[in-house]
Amino acid sequence: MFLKFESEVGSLLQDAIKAAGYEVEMLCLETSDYADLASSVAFKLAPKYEKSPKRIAEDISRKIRIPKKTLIDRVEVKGPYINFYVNREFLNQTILQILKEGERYGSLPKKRQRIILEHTSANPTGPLHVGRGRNPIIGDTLVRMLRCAGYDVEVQYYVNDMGKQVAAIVWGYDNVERNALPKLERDKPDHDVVRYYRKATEIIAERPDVDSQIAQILSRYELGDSNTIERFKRVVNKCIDGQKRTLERLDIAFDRYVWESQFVMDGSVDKVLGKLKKTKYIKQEDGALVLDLTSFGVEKDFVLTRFDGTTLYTTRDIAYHLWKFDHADIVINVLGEDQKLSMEQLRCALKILGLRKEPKMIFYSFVSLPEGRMSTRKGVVVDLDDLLDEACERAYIEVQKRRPELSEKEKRRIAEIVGMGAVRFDIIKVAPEKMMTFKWEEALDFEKQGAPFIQYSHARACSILKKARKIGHGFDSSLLTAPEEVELIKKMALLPSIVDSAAQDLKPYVVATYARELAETFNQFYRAVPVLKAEEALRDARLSLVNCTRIVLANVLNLLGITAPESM
RNA sequence: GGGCCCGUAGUAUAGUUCGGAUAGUACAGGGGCCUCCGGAGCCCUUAACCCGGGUUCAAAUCCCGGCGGGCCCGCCA
Repeated sequence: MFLKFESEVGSLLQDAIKAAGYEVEMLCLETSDYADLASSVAFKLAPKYEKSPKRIAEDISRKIRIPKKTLIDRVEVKGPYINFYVNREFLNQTILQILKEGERYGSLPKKRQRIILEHTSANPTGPLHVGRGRNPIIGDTLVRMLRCAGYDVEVQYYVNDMGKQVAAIVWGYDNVERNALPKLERDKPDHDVVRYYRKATEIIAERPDVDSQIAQILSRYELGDSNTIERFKRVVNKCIDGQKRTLERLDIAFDRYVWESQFVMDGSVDKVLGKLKKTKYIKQEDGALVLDLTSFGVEKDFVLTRFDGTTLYTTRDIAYHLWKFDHADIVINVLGEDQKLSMEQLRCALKILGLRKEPKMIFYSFVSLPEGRMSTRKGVVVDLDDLLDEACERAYIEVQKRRPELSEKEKRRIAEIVGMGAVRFDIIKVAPEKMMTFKWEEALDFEKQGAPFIQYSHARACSILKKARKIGHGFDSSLLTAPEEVELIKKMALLPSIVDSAAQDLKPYVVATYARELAETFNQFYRAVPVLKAEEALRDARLSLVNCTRIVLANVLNLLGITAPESM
């Protein structure tokens, strides 16, 4: 409804500007504290027409004729600003729309554009850790938003199975005695794998000969030796299975796992190299093949192959990206900030190969420990599994405090919902490029206004509706005139435009901010206005409003990948 | 040394794309609220744009120069 209001205001203002004898491209419309929509267009016109912004705003507003059938209530000029306000019809329509669309409310029309979004793509060397923990959460939230905004999205995890790291683990399985390994910390396959990885790196540091053994294993793999392939698959799958289990708790899943090796084995990496070799950008250096990208403003050469002709990670990534663009209109990657340079090089290589489109990148800063960066290899990590467990434990304590009468099973269920929600929200609410330092107390502080606050508001709405038992069908939404009621409706009307801008700008945290604001607005309403005790007609109208809020809160939480509990 | 990113109350953040109204919010601190349908709540209150120049009627926002932190800088992924 807000999008419709915005377009009505847009054309009305456009016409008025013309009628007043001005010309301008940007209408400078924005939401503001002073109005439902405000335009600062008068400022833009002032220098050109050499009049004061205030006079221009007055000129324009005199030409504004609000049509009969509209969502606009009135227009006010405040100094240089032109302010627009919604009318009763807008509010009534919003309520009806939410009730009609239900869980679809907020979704935008299908766009018929296909997106491949890649996220997480962690090295298959061990369990996911908190350092890169933002990746799956940012990625998954984006996927949910983009789908809601009408895109057809496929989510992919790119499996880096061709690295030396994986070869080192394969070597470890053959050469390390089981009893030489540290105790298995958690009964999950990824935690088993990482023990071999760490032990193998330890041994490599002491015995230089092992390095060449690992190189041999890797080269047998590249050549397609079937026995070696089996062993790689076993190790990598073990690792991925473990990671999948972790992500399941956060309600994160992938549509497709794309193995890096497939592009080497099917010859597409060779094809890419062949094409690049024919371009003027290619150079040989000590047998290695490099791309000179200075003409693209990238100072660092892109190393495509080693001296022995074997390919490197980013080279294979070119083939993967060509494949992605064959299957999608838009390609989005969620990556750590350490990938910036190589992604810039990749972008150039794709251009050289004649590709018109380029992938969109979301870079996030690592979550570091107070003492420094996390590392799987060194074992300096906080495992995501541990964080999730701890979140759940702390949530359980809170549930126990508030709802001791519930069954143990129910308390555990709620604790899981609250714990996972808190983790997701805590990560998504911050812009990806901001640095985060991980501290247990802060990450798991439920006192802050986070996911539990929003979940609680939803549970409350459900509770009221449950107590009311039946909701009158023939309610009159015009009765909802208290300021808290009007604010709540206006807030809910914003959801589609929030989804639109979040998807447009790939900014998942705007949804998080909106969710918190909506919950807050509902709490204010709840505090100020009685529902169940109101007289009948008003009661029905307010119950419908509560029902709308329940729907919108649930939809927003779903967008964030957070469960909306009916009680907690 | 070079490149990219970040710097907003005690702490954590929004606003920066595209310069406009009183810089929004949370936690912590101070003070209130059970006439209430769930107090994981509501209402007050204290407190901030890293520094220095410049552009502009107007700068947290744009430009230049510093300072502090993060990431990256050819055969790792």
